[in-house]
Amino acid sequence: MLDLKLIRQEPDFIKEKLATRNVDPADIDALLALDAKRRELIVKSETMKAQRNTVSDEISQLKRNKEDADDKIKEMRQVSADIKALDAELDTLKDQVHDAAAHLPNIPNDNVPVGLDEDGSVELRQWGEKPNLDFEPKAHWEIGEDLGILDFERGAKVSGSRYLYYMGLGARLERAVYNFFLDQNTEAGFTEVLPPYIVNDDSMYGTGQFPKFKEDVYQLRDEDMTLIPTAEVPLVNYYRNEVIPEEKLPVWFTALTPAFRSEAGSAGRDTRGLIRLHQFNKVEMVKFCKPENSWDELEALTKHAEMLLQKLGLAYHVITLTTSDMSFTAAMTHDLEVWFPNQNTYREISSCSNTTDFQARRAHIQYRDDKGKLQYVHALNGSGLAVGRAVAAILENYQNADGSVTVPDVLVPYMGGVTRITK
RNA sequence: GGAGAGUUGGCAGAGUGGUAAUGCAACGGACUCGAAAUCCGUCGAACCGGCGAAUACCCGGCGCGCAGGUUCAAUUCCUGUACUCUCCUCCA
Repeated sequence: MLDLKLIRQEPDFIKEKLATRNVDPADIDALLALDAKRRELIVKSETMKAQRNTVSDEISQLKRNKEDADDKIKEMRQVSADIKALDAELDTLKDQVHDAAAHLPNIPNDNVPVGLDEDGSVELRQWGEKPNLDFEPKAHWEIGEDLGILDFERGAKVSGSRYLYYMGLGARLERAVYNFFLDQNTEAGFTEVLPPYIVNDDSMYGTGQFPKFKEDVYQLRDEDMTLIPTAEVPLVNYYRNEVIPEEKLPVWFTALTPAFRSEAGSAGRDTRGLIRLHQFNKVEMVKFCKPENSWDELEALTKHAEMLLQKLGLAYHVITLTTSDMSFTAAMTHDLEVWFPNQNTYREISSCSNTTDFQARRAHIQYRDDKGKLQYVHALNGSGLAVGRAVAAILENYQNADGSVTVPDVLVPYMGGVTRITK
């Protein structure tokens, strides 16, 4: 949520900034018109309420003195009716203003490359050697099926497309990867959290998934409950409607959870393999900090996610997403993309974002500064990392000519000493 | 799932159809070399609006879990609902 006062005071600045995110400037004008009308009605309504309060006091006095108050009561009967009518109108207007504001994305940071489509992202850095395979690399789903550790057919039978079973050492590898991530994260100072996987509408609104992106998630029938599309939702909402004691900042959380996504609109994309599933595991990182530190925290968050890939020995690069490619809530996003030999390309495995005060304002998460004033915290989130995609990357990058897969050194202890997955 | 009790400031805790007690904590001041104690004062707010450069004053609205209703007037009465606690039931 953007600051309505800022929109009111700097409409041209907001229009210019949000135009880079495909927001029509007319939307801002429409919002401001509604807001002006709303404030006009507020003044009217509150003037009448002040009058009612005054006269009510007088009535109270008269009654106490056993004097006649019928005239005043009759007069107030009308005023109250007027107030009621006006407030009904005002309620509608308030909802409209709120709804319009809630659909506006965050203001991009000045350093974010401007781009109105997916291209134009800027590569920040590269790391690692792409594996030099002297055979035709197989896709991870082929490797997994051949080894009998991934079963997409039965996933489809039991649930549908974009579901699978991990079997045997496949399930073990998934577990090894997320335990490795969680251990690394907690060692770096993140507090491990095991949150709810089903959340209410207020939470979905607080992190910005609602009201705009309802079609992307799974909701429980006839209930205001949603399967989390990312652990970011329960982690950020942990402090919803709270004031975080200043001495606790910065707060660093990490959690392993499944993530549930309907993938509406992505029909035909990544239909095979572990890249795009309706249910996948992800280790998420969330940070709350003071505004002045959030850009440093974003850099540290990104570097930490990179370190995980480095320890796994997977080649990757880091890109800064363009204004229109970033998620709704982000002011800046760095994506980590890991190398996939079979596809001969980089694929996203982590997305690290600074949402500045955007989520904090929606979710009312504040702290008291040294002057005792309440300020919105800045909230950041990043994958550390997507587990399924990490498993896919390992299968492709560590595959051998005979169809077996070497276990990365750091995972061997987590695999019970297994160094190679074979048939 | 059933029955009952509860939800009021940072915390504790009264209350009533007509200005939301009191205590603790906190903050400011007095006293003191300084502190403690004591005394005086401030203290609902993560909300909205007006005036403003202001997240400074001031004014108004709003405010006793949330949403409605009755009323000139609701923290109080009515309805619904969420959550917490206790007991029963059921379960892992």
